[in-house]
Amino acid sequence: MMQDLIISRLSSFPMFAGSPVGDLEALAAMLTFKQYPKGSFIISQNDRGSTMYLLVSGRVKVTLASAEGKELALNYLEAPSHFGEMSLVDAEPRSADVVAVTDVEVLALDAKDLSAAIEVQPRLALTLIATLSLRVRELIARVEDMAFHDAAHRVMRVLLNVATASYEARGIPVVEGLTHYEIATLAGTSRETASRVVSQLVRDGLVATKGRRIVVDLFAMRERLEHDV
Amino acid sequence: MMQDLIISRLSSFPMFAGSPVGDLEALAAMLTFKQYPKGSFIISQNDRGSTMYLLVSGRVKVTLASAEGKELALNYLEAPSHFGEMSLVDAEPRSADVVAVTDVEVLALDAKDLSAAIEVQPRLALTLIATLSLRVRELIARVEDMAFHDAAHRVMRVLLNVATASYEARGIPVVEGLTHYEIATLAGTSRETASRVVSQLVRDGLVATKGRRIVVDLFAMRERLEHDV
DNA sequence: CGTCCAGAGTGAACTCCTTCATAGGTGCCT
DNA sequence: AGGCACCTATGAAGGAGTTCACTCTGGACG
Repeated sequence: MMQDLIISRLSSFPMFAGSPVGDLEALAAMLTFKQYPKGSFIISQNDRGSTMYLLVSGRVKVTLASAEGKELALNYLEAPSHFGEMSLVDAEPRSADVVAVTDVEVLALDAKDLSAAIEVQPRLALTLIATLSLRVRELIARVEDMAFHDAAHRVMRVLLNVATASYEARGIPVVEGLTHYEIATLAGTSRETASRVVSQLVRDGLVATKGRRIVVDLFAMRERLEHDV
Repeated sequence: MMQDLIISRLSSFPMFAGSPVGDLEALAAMLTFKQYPKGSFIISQNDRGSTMYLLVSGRVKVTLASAEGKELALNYLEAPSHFGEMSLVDAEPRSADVVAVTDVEVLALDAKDLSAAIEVQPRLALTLIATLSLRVRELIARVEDMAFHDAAHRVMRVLLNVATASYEARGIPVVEGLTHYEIATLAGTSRETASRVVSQLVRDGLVATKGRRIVVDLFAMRERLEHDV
């Protein structure tokens, strides 16, 4: 039955793990299970929705699109995480697109149920504050990079971040599943520049490419990012 | 007595206005009143403090400094507002400097008292979420500007934002008290470029300068920002 | 009311990055 | 396997912005 499905998915979120079954049931009643096929827009910039999404499975990207068709990626998210929480509290239009990169399953929570949800699970409020804080920190780091560092530096930082996450998850410091175009959108530069930077890094021995996989020397990369400022 | 002073300052914050006196007293007991002279650092990047500040009077700027001495301003804040709230929840180092632009008075709340404060005043949690959401939106707009728009566009946006705030507060769409250098740090460009843009805007009739004051034609400026993308 | 200095204006050189163009690679799909 | 769509590589030209160098100006303060 649907409620049971929702409850089982809920418990995979750290913030709900270990909650009494009664609480989960109360929460589940407020949530709607939804599926989105690869490539579809879950949220569009300037929408006026007030729904927050818990990402249950799959991968989404949070991106900005310019009037001339340029794209800037803010983030790639994987389950378990959540997005769209800003509209729970203020009534502003959505500030970015969220696109399903793979097929995606989500649980949707509407703003009108937020206070009730927080009463059931106060940790939710702190989780939201913590997530938003993290977003602010990441964005500040991003702005800092755009203002102070050149394109090569930003591309290196993207490679380092992705490879570090991969290393922590699977023990291999590799960048895969990202095209040069996607790396460029994450670094805020052009595809060609990203390509040139990767080529140069191979020549410098900081990364090695195996087909479309980029293996990163985490230590050397960190060293370089710290030193040449 | 100090507690009474704190309580009277507290009530100027919208989030506490109308709270029972008992609640304010409980909150006041957790807060410390502090003063900072013009020019002093209230928060420094990479600090490990876990204090949030309620800005009671004065003006602060939130800025980033690069290794080469370049500066990027994230925000100018005036009372009543607050800053440093991110460190209440995560244990990360401070991600920016906060500098007193005028003499400043603040009330400090330490992280260890946060849960208690939220129990006394649950609206505090929602206020924090709302503030952080606003910050995220502003930062996204910033990143978008840096990625998609040229320096002239960003300078115009700064002028428009400042003049609009001035118009709403005092009925005059004017930029004053900001040097070209400060405008440049807000726009993420060099002093020279900001200066050239202002000169050009005067020639184009979008702004008029009276000594060191810049009077902005809000309508024309908005028009221009929307159109030439 | 003159002096002095932070701030403002502007040309010129140079740098980095985008954009355009074109060739070569990779891997998936039937 | 073959083919096709997408991805990668790299040169060359051009533009936007920084940096440097210098001059001019507003207004604070003695």
